[in-house]
Amino acid sequence: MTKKIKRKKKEQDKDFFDKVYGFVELIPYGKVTTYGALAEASGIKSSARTVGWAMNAAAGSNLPCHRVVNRNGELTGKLHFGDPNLMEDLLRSEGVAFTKEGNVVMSKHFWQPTNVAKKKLIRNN
DNA sequence: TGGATGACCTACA
DNA sequence: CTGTAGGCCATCC
Repeated sequence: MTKKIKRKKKEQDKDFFDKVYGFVELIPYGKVTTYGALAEASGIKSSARTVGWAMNAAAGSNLPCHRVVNRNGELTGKLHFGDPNLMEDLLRSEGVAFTKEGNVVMSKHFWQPTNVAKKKLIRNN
């Protein structure tokens, strides 16, 4: 994220990026969330992709981007951290459990930004 | 204005 | 499990 284009919309004065960043900052220590959850929390549940975009823009920021994984618990964005092992390393240092495949154990560390009851629950494990 | 890209998700074969 | 296909939305060119 370098420059934000000027928006004429009053409500959209802030990009939804800011919302995503806000939620990312709220992710507790040792917890992780998913792009889809952040997307829904930001109001674009249908597009988890754009959340990934926000993360890409937030790369190098103070935001704990390493706590954001995909629905499967895979560290799909590890390659964007400079070092492929950095993301996993950070999570491990926070006490996050990993599977032998190198994925986060969502059932233990999944954190949901929204308290809204979801019909879709984690089917993992 | 429209195509291309992306740290995604779901469904299906 | 891998590959293909569609969709979703923001951004860049």
